[in-house]
Amino acid sequence: MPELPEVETIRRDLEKNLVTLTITHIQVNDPSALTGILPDGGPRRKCSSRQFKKQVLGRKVSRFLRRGKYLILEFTDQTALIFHLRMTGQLILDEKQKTYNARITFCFNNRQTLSFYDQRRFGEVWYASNWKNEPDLNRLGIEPLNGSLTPEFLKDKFKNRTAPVHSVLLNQHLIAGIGNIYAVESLFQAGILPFTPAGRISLPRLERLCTAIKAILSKSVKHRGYSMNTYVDAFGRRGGTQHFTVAYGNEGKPCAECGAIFQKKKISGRGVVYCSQCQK
DNA sequence: CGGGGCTCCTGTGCGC
DNA sequence: TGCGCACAGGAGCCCC
Repeated sequence: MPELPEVETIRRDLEKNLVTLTITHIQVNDPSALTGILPDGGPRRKCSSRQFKKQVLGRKVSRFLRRGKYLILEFTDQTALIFHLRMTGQLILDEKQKTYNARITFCFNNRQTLSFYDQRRFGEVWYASNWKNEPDLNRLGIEPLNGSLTPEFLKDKFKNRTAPVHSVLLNQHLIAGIGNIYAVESLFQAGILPFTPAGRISLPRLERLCTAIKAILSKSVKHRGYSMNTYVDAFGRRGGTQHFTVAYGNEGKPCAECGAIFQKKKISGRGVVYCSQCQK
């Protein structure tokens, strides 16, 4: 579900509502959502409900941050909860009307609740004693909206890569936060065929790609995210991005630019929509 | 190392 | 109506 604009929308909603509050109770309905880090920094493994509660109860929220598609709920002692929503995760305040159970619900000292719903159960949350040292976060590439995304950066990172540019845009270790929807839209807007080997794209075309990525992500943040399927914001409301995307989800329909029919093909297992007239 | 396939899950929509 | 399969916003892991 959530890519950068969706996660950023949730972050903003939660920051406005939960900063300064203290976690007073935690209901764990699905312990498989809980992961943790081994003391030696080894790979994350499952964490027990008992240990998770012991680590988190009583802590006071200082900030909400986002890095790529990760959401960081920072406490006043610099420890943190780190969420990844994967495909269908939702974080919703004071939700009482869901048709399926929350995996985890956090209760705060003003009686507000934050529930983690996740139909496909790919999402996860873990406690970090120092989030700035989290390997998963430190491995991430640049933030596309903070000024570091430039044509020269792409030229350097794409150098010698033979994989389709669509796959490379999804690599979170290069640019953090782009998912299938925004990769499809950016490549359409930039006029680049998604199959093009990343290393063979000229600098002027990378410039168009940069501009497109930034424009689309910013516009989507402004419209509070893409809500075709399960995505909703922290209040359970749908976003509006789906009303202006022009390629994603439009396979079989005519391209508004040239009238050709949008095609759809698999690239590394992902469904990629493109216009064979507008994208070269 | 880079790239592609498989895997973790559940729900929906389609063709037969 | 029912069944089986393909597919859905992600990303770590494994093998070549």
